[in-house]
Amino acid sequence: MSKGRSRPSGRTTAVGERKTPYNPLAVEPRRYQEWLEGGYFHAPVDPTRRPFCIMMPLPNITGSLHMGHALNHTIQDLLTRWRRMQGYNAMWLPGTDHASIATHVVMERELAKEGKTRFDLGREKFLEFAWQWKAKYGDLIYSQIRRMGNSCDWDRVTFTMDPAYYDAVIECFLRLYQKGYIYYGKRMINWCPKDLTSVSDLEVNYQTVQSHLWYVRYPGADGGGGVVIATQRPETILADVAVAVHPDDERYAGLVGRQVIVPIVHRRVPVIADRRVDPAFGTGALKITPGHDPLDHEIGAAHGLPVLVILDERGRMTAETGAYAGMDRFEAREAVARDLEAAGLVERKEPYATNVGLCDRCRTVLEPYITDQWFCRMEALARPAIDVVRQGRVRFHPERWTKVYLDWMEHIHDWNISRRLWFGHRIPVWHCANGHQVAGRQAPVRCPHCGGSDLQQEEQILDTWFSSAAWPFATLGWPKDTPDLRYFYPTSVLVTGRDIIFLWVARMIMFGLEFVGDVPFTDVYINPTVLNIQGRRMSKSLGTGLDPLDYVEQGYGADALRFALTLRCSQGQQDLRFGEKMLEDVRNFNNKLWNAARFVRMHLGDFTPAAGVRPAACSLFDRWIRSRYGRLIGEVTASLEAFDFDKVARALYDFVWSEYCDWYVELAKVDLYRPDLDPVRRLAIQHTLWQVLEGTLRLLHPIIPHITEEIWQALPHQGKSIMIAPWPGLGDAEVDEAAEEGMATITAVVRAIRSMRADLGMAPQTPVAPVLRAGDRTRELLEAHRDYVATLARAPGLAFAGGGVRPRWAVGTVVEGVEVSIEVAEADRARARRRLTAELAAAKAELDRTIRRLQDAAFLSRAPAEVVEEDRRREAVLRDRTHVLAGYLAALD
RNA sequence: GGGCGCUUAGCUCAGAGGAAGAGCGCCUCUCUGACGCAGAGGAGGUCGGAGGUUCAAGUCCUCCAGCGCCCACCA
Repeated sequence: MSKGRSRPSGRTTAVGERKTPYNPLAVEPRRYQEWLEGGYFHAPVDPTRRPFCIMMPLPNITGSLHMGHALNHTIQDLLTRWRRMQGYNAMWLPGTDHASIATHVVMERELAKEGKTRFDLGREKFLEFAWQWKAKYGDLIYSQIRRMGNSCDWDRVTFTMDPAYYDAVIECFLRLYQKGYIYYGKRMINWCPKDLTSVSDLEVNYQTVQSHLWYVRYPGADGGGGVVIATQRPETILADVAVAVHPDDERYAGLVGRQVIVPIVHRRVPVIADRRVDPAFGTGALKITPGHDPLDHEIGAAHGLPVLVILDERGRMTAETGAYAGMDRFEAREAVARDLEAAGLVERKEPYATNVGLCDRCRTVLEPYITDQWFCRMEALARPAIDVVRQGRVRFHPERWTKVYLDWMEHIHDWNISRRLWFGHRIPVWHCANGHQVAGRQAPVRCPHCGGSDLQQEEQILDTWFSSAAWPFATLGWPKDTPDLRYFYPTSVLVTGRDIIFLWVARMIMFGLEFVGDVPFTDVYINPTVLNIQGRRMSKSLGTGLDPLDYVEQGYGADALRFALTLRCSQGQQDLRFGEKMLEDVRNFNNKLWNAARFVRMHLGDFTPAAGVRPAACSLFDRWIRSRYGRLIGEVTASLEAFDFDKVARALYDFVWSEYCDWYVELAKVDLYRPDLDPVRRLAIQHTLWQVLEGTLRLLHPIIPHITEEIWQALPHQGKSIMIAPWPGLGDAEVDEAAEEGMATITAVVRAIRSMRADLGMAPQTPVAPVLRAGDRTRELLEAHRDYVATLARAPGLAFAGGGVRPRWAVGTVVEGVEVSIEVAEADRARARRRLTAELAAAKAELDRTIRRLQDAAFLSRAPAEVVEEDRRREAVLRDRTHVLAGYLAALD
């Protein structure tokens, strides 16, 4: 709560309403329920209308949603609601992801509390548990999405393990299998010894850790000194099959082709030459362990070396490692190092910073490990997916992500798609006893290759990203040729985070092109990452995670959270720092809007828009605010089209607060509180107040849907809900340059009077008697609007100077060609002098700068004529101002 | 080792070649009949540093520094 002084309680307004701030909690759930009941979220196929479609990036069912989801969903809802109002048949499809490994990790954490693992339950029981989990967290997620006001099509909600979706995923696999893109075999992959599965290269998190480099001597088999190698992983020495050096390394030229002895196991292994060895690293000699290192694996294969394995799937030393059998890999590392030292084979040990790969999900150090794996060839899939982005058929926003995408796609590796997990889409392949594989929807009776009838389905499931790659079309009924698919595909925009451009965006583009023959979406908007106010990543485990719903229920409401996030969602920054202060700002805005609307309603009486408005009855101010509103429509619409969401929010914020409320409403009061107000004038004011507010609500609605609906329903309006009201168009209000110019003069004069009065130490309500002097046309304008200027400036004695009559002492200034002055009492002469002196100094400095420029021949000859002209005008204005200020100052003495 | 982003008022951020902006915070005033979650008026930036291009540079170019992100098999 702010520390503002508390005001007397129980005050009521003229219409008897209690003066309490807008309370979103009383409005939002009720409005959402009405929208649901109105069926506005559902978008059935309708060939007479243009479709607009967004597929929600499916949240994992691992828990509740975080601030990143709140932002991501807000942007999608913003786009959906905007396009719906524009007349598109807008469909936003919600759903959730079974997220195999992520869900496994959280479920197993739960099981671990009872001292159990998934293996204690067994596949079947574990899957039951998974479905219960899904029911619980799926519902939680959907209720959070609803509470934020999101207008998703709930009739189409999809889960990646729904039967139809499951079948579509299997169909994708089978088609790729048919084309020969899928291959199977023993491969070295990233293995998580805790989760007991492979993970793809993209799911490895590299972290720098302090480690050691051991320099270990491998004695020559011939009794010679042999060679010294450097290693961080002494335990893998037991699986060494060679030592490699660079072929051009003269230090070892004599050794290549001879043998050295692997310490501890006393195995004789060859010294080989290979260009992949970096002679500058360590000693230039590399021990080769094909069973436990990717580079060694490659080198070993090239030289036909055997593969030895000394670690099991849990990262423990195997039974064949003698004294080390059963030790954990880290324990074994120390033990082996100790034994090497005892044997006098460690030449030295130095500290070394190295990158270790951690499991993205459980942070366990990953192990390069050889197991039976399924891979998907990517080259043929990637080629068209590169082309469509190059051709602009898929566009990234901000544009810089295009290069990130292309760089990765151009160097794409084959994709390890199998996971040794249970919750997911089981690979539809059967292995026969003779080692053949048969892919299909059902278990084959016998093996087509050998006729064998002993067939077992593959145990592994597909990578969760394999199933989500089909999201844009599997949700629409594919592989069937459905009306939904024909109508909504390709979808319009994908809104997502940069962390899954490779994992998900790239794969959707590849799958879409491969299976449907067209891009899955035409635009990709990469939203910023939400960080906390210190600029740190939000993370539950670090205790820095923020629950968006906490803030909502604390009283800020969903609209405030949506507006706060939108206001800071710019394309310039890749992160968005979120703090509670931002919610206060926007909550205050909502309250301002609410109260402005209350003012309008108070004065609308029995006004109906049908009465129309006569242009002749419109004041300068009516024309001005309509002109500003007209510009606003253009700006907001253009910014939405350009994905500049912060600009959308800011334009609306500034318009409502700084123009509509601060000026138009205040000016309208001058007339509305006039006892003898002409009914025709009243109608014009009512019409303007209503028209601009009603239209602005429509522009605001995509960002803050609940409050705009609440207000809109209380105003004269057409239609059942603001969410299906038309989007304001450029024809709704005309820009009026003359009105804007006139208004600029009036606001400048009002501000000048307020400023001078404040500088003279007069309270805002103290009446003053300013004297204005201006050229004929401006004077005419000001005289015509003197009541308004006088009221806003609290200057009942406003006068116009005819000749050179000036009070004895006065403070004055010139704004917009108008000389404004206020008489000064003797006691205030010092204050007046201070103000005039400061303003004069500033004006003089600026005048000098301008004169200097105008004396610069290069400037005069090279700058565009209008720039020079502008400077000449400025010079004249400044000369006038300094002259006037100096006059007032001199008179004070 | 490459690539990308950021560095503007105490804080969070707009601005992308022609006179430094917003919100919050701070200081003065104000119990005005929409709103104190408010109104009025202020103070406060040599726009990270150094060069350069230009008549003119937060704004374009080069280099440097700090912070952050991504990619890469260096034992």
